[in-house]
This record gives sequence, structure tokens and C-alpha cells, in this order.
Amino acid sequence: MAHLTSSIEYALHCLLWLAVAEGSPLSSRDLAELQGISPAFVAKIFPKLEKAGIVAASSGLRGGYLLAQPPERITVLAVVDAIEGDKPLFDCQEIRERCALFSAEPPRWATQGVCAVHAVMMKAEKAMRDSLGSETLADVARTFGRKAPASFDGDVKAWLQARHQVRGARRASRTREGPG
Amino acid sequence: MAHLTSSIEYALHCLLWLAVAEGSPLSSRDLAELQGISPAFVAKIFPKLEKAGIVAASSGLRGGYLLAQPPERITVLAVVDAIEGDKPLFDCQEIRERCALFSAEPPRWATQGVCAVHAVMMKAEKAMRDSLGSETLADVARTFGRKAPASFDGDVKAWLQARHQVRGARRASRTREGPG
DNA sequence: GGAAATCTACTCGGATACCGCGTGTCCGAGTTATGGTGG
DNA sequence: CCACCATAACTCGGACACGCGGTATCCGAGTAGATTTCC
Repeated sequence: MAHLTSSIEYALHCLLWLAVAEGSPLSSRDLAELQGISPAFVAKIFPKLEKAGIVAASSGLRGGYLLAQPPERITVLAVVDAIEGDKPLFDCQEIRERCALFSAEPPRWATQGVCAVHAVMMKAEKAMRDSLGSETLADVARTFGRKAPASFDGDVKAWLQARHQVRGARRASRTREGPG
Repeated sequence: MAHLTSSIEYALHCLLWLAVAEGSPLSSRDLAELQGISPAFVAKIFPKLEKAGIVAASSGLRGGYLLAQPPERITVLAVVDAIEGDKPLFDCQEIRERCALFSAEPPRWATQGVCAVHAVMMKAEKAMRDSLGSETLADVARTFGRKAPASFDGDVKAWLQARHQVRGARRASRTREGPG
């Protein structure tokens, strides 16, 4: 992975909503409007989550995204890797090879094994990945759920249901009202 | 800090050379040519290390940089923070506040405390910082020293000494040779 | 009244601009050893 | 022979462009449901 970007933040927040709306699919537009963020941006990052097997997409009217796994099995690390493509946090430029003391070509003892600086960075990256891998979506949702009042869950489901009912009914009301 | 950039990699490699050249100051040019990297870039990042109290600068001919502390007291984390300015690895955008269910203003329970996603990221960042903080420049140098043959240290000091002798002697040789 | 065809709005998905940060470079101010000069 | 002075190259330090990756946006292909029409 590269580093902890906004895309990852958006993805995690969206996934939390999918966990709340257990069962009923939410479209990228739903997720965006629910959180007051850019719909286009949400639509851009979700295909990555789908390819990683974190969410499942369904097309057409009343389609949307569903968690492809139970929240207990989705680690934050998996989400990060899905978005960032598990690029390394540090890319060693092999400075050790270019030492002026190695006139023509660097000796074998210098290029053997892993660069000492690189090793430190990899160790740090592993510590970070381990931390992210130990937290699941369910853990984060629990933290969130502890703060929200009991009524909030109902409010959310009501909002989603209302939105589902509105879907596809616009044409009907428009023809009823008529253009003139 | 932001993330583990090339500047940090350069800085660490340069500091390793300063540790090897214990006592005699090395200029940014020395460090650059010794490693085959851009002198201008080295010159750009070293003032940050000086402000952080990691190196001490001396001006004028035969000036240069010196470690301001023993290598055992310089952690990799200190170097990272010196270069990056200890910017957070993740900046929370407080998405939770923009929820559409909070019509006018978000309720207090939603904005209270730390965002659950943010908390996970901070924990991961702390794990990384702890790892970087546990490694000192001396540790890295030891790893490097284990690989290099005993003769290498002498070669390095000879190279540096030769370079010091050359310094300031160019004008002399130039006037001696003369333009005509 | 029931079933098929049509039609619309909505969905995902990828290809396309904008912007900020990091990378890389350059030039100016200040300092110290050198070389020459005068006593 | 010694002390002083001007010189010049070297040093640090900050200010200036370039390029890439991430952010944000748009538009096209495909699909499921609702409406309409016909038997």
C-alpha cells in the first residue's frame, strides 16, 4: 500500500453503512447522499472493493452493493490493500549500489540481502499492517454503535426504506403531474 | 509524518556516512558524490535535520555536517519527523458530521470523541511510529557494518582524507599551471 | 383480466481533467583557508 | 621573518520549476422494474 488516503476513509465509512443496512443493497448514490460526499468519487472506488471480493454488486433498478463477507471477516487491512493495490509503503532506491568507492560495479557483499534502511522500513510497515489487520469492520462498527443511541438504527432503516420507495416512482409522479 | 519518502531514505543513508566518518565534517557535496546522488537534493534536506538537532552545521571551507548526537540516541523516527514535520499519516475529514440524517447540525453523540475510523488509523500509525522509534542509527549502522569487510572502513577514511586534501588546493594548482 | 413488449430511470464501470505535494534544480549570502604584500 | 589584507573557492540556506499520484468529475453500456398495450 502507499499510505492512508481519503479514498480509504471514504471506503471504510461506506462499508460501515453497508454493515448497518444488512441485507438491502445500497447504491453508490445512496451511500454518497447519505454521507454528504461526492457520488462520483464513491462510484470510482467501489469497483476496486468489488474486485477484491469485499462487496458484491447488483445491477439495475434497486441494485447496489452488498457486503460479500460478514463484517467480522473484513479487516481494515483488506480494504486498504483493495484500494491501494498493496503497493509498498517504501520503495528502496538501492542507493548502496551507487557508492563512489565502488568504481565500476558494486561488490557482492554490498548488494547482498536487504538494504539496512529498507529493512527498518519493512519492519515498520509490517507493524502497521499487523495493526490494521487486527481490526475488522465489525470492531469499528461496534465502536460506532456504542456511541449512537438505540433509536438511530431505526432512523437509518427508515431513511433507506423511504429512499427505496422513492426509487422508480419518479416517472409515475412526473407523468401524473404532467408537463402542462 | 506523511509517509516514508525518498527524502527520508537519502537522509538516513547520509547520516550513516556521517556516523562512519566520526569526527570529520562532511559537506552536502561530499555526501552526494560519495553516494552518487543529487547534491542539490541533499543540500535541500539537511537544513531540516539541523533544525531538528540531529546534525550540526559548520560553514566555510572544510565545513560540513556533523552528527549532533551519538548514533545510539538518534532514532529513525526522529529523522522521519525531522524531514516530514511530524504530519499525521491520516487526516480525518470528519465525514460523520455530514450525515444526511442530521438535518441541520450533527448531534453531540456523533461528534463526541474520536471518529472510529480515525482511531483505527491512529493505532496503526502509533504501531509504525513505535517500530521506527525503537531503531536507532547505531542499530542500522551495525547491520551495515556486519556486511562490509574490515578493510572498507579504512577505504572510506582514505577517500574522505584525500577529498579533504583536495579542498582548497585547486586554486593553487590552477595558478601554478597558469592559463598561459 | 392476464401476459408480453416497450420504455424509462436507475445501476455499475471505466476513461478523462484538475490539483497538491514531493522531487529535483538553481542561485544568493556568509565564512574560512589560502596567497600575496608590506613592514 | 612575521603580521596583515584581499582574494577566491567552498560552505550552508532558502526560493524557484517539473512531474507524478491522488482527487474529483463526467459519460457510456447494461439491467430490473413499472407502464402500456394487446388478446
